[in-house]
Amino acid sequence: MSTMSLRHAILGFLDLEPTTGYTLQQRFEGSVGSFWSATQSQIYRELHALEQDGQVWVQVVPQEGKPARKVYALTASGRAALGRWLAEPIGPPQLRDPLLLKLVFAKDVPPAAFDAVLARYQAELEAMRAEYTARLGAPEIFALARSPRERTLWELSLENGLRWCDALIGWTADARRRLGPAPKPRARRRPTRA
Amino acid sequence: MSTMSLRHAILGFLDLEPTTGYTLQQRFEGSVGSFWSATQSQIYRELHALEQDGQVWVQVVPQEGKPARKVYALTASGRAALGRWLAEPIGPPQLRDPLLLKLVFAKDVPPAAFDAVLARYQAELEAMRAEYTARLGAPEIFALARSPRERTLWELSLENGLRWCDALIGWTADARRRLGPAPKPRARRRPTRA
DNA sequence: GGGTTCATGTAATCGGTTACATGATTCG
DNA sequence: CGAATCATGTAACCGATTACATGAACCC
Repeated sequence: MSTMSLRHAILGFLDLEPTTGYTLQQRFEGSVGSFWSATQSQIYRELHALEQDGQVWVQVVPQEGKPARKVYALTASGRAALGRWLAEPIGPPQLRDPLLLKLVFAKDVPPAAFDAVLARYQAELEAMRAEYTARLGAPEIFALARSPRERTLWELSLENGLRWCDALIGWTADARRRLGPAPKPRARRRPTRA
Repeated sequence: MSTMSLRHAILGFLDLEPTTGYTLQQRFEGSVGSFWSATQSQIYRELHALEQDGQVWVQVVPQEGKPARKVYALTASGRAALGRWLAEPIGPPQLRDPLLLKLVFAKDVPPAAFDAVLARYQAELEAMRAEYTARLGAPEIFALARSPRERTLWELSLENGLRWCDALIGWTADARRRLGPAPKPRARRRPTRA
């Protein structure tokens, strides 16, 4: 009962503005995509289910050439369900990182090989981090906020990602240090920035 | 191809010591459970699949009263697969926290109600954190390590959880501060520790 | 007598991913 | 001419969760 996140995310988007499945997908990619992805199939399936449960209703707008736009909007029951979900308590997410699994069983992997795994992991985390900072620095995203509170909420969601990246990057650096070998002593390019 | 984590975790455990599905489940709960859980059904299913793929083999030990113990051990091919997986590069896990979803849509939730959600979230994170520190402080867990390197690996896996908790706790505290209200101004008990 | 441990499994369901299928329009 | 955009969907599969089923032995 406390799960069904996708379903409620859809309700959340439709509460802001009624739209089609197609545009819902764009919304996911563009706004919450970094921490909650959803595929086409998932969205259409869920919309059908929501309709059958009476939480959304559809207005079909025929078009020439293209398939008809099916514009979904919340019903009273849907809006109520959203409100309930939002105020419901929730536990922390469970950490589920395959890297940790490797780590635990890595005792016989040659240190250099495992350091390579960690190095790549770290690099990708840094790329993610850069994306979060870029987003936080882009004022056009927040311009759409309809209240200071909403703006704060959006900022916080990105800062969550940032902190998470920072924590993992710090951990990885520590892990590499403690598991050595000193990574490629013939460092030519630039000294790794802390 | 780079996924199949459960499968490889099982190979990892069987590499340490051949054993039954039942005890595998205990191992999961007792050691990697905090970042990778697995259910009975999953384990038995995967063992059957692994057997059919020739990565493990079974020695059936009949018992009186109880169902026969089926002791699984790695084959050469299984050991090779484990080795390959361990050295394979891996990307960062994706952050997927339902709380962030709520956050993004929470603009109309009464601040006090939403603060309650965050407060509870924070409390559970702190409980998790306490568990990690407890484990790190328990020397008996690490006594089983067969080399200093293995010990370091195990420590690191727990420290990962710790850092993760710290990051999220810090974020939550910040979020509550910025979303107000000043939580229950009639603070009777103790001043909230920073 | 009732709960826990040991030990095996099956079935149903759910949430998510990948791939397939169609078809007009618009832009480079 | 080909790719991207708009717009709908289906089917197959995978990994994980929950519930169901059996049954002896041991401990309180």
